[in-house]
Amino acid sequence: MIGIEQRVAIFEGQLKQAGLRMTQQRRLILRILAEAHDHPDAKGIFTRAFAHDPTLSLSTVYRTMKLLESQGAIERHAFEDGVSRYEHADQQHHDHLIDVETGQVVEFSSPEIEALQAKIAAELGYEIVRHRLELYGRKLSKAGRKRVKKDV
Amino acid sequence: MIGIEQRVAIFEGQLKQAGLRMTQQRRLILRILAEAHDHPDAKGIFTRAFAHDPTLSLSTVYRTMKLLESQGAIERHAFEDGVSRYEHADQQHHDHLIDVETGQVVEFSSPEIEALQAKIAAELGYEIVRHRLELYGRKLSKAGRKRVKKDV
DNA sequence: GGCTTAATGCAAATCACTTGCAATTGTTTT
DNA sequence: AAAACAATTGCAAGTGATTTGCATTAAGCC
Ligand SMILES: [Mn+2]
Ligand SMILES: [Mn+2]
Ligand SMILES: [Zn+2]
Ligand SMILES: [Zn+2]
Repeated sequence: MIGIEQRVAIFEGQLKQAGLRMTQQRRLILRILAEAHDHPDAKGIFTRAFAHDPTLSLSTVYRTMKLLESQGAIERHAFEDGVSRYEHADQQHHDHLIDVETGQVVEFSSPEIEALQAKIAAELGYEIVRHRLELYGRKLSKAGRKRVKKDV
Repeated sequence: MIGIEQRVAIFEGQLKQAGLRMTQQRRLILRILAEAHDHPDAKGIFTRAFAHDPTLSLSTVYRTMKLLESQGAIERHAFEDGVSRYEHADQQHHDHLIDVETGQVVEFSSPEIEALQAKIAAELGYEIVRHRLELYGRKLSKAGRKRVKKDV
């Protein structure tokens, strides 16, 4: 988890190398994303950014997200509702559990599952390029929680 | 894997119970689906059905898919490209591996992964309602295959 | 064969996302 | 610092999948 100024600087370097430009809009969106600790969609990012720059347009957000993704600066996820949600890519790989009641997104990572996936793919004669794992769940009650612990 | 006439009969019963009707279109789409051994999208189903009944409309396909899904007769999947694909629900639960080169969909099921998912969810205080697991992979060459086996 | 109302076909509407284009702005060049 | 030049933006229009309003058709029931 590096600082936001550093992230902007790194990205500016990547841009320059590709003959692209660091614009006010890109800087702003990058900052919004660095400050976000959830998984906002384009409209959500637009709303937050618009508060700082009311001349910003939604298309620019979309174009910027595509650029950031192609540069590996962010990750895009499309959960059940199909809309793309984004998060910065400076964290270790993880998957998501979505609370079906509240929509809350919980992150988790499991080396066992990752290994198992690779093994399954290999048995089918494939190597994994990427994957998508989403759990949709409901919070356990205290009672339910206890029951689970006993079972384990 | 039951016969298609039986499936139609079962579905007709479910409909009647809900005050709904068994129409020619529904019968046809149900048959197409029973005969399909892939994961067609609405347009694909429409094309196949249209060959049997050129008065059928795409909206009816969409409406029927929604109905079939709500009755638990089919399952809907939205892989990376976002379009909904369907398959009949009379098979055991399984997940999918999509060949990134050809788009081919390979089915697999792993009790270990299912168990691991449940365990992870429980540790987070959740019970799984449903989940989505998709592996996107590339076919291993013979050499790659051998290497994998050596590693294991 | 009528009656009631669910279902259909068609066209128009949604919704997230993309794109063409003229105006703007970042970066380089004089 | 101003000109030059292409990348970027805002806006409006376009996409593509899916949904929906509505007049018309056709199941299920007498
Ligand atoms: Mn995340
Ligand atoms: Mn399948
Ligand atoms: Zn993972
Ligand atoms: Zn599964």
